[in-house]
Amino acid sequence: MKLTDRDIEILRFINDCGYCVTPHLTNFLSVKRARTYQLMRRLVQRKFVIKEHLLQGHPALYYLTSKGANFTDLPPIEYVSLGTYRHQIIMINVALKLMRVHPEAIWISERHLKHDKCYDGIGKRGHVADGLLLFPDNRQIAIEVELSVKGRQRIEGIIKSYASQFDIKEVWYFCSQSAYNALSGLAAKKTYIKLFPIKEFLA
DNA sequence: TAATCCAACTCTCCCCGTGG
DNA sequence: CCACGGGGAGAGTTGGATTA
Repeated sequence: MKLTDRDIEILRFINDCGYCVTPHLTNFLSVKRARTYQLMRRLVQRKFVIKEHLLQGHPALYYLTSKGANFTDLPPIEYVSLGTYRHQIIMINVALKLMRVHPEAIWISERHLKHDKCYDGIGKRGHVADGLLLFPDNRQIAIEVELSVKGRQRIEGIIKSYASQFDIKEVWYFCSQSAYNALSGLAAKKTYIKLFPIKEFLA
């Protein structure tokens, strides 16, 4: 079978995320639910994509085979971590929303950031953002999704590391209520940090 | 004429009221 | 307290119409 441009776009999207679920793809492709299932079945049958029902009552999730990953810039994921499942799902919702609101910007996923960092051998900074928005004027905005309150020190460390990076102009935190409360004091002092409640992204 | 779209359908789980 | 079951919600499927 011949892969269409859109097929490759799908493969890239999935592998940028690592894995994603059906509603993500429906949103990404701007098609109806039923159509998503059709498109994905083709890719699964041809062994480009693996479909898995991880959790009862949740949408199926998709990730690439190495055959599928050949069409992307990244290797396929090795496994799906349950510990980060919720974070991952919400992260992708945030990413999809940001891509819609800022179509002029380029979305760079955490997997890409990590990959590039390895590639360039830049390993200086320990922390990699959940995503990065790159605007045409070269303005860079780091995106973080915080569902639980990490240690305050850890957060401050992360924020400090951002402060020392010239190319990152702002950090947008998408937070749960508790994380919002914990971070609001910190964010008030730093103008380049913005907080957003995450309510609308909970699926 | 193959790809695409979409309404309407099935399936399954879960919530919650009722009756033993 | 538990067993049953109606109803609702959401995931996934199907087939016929439409489009390119």
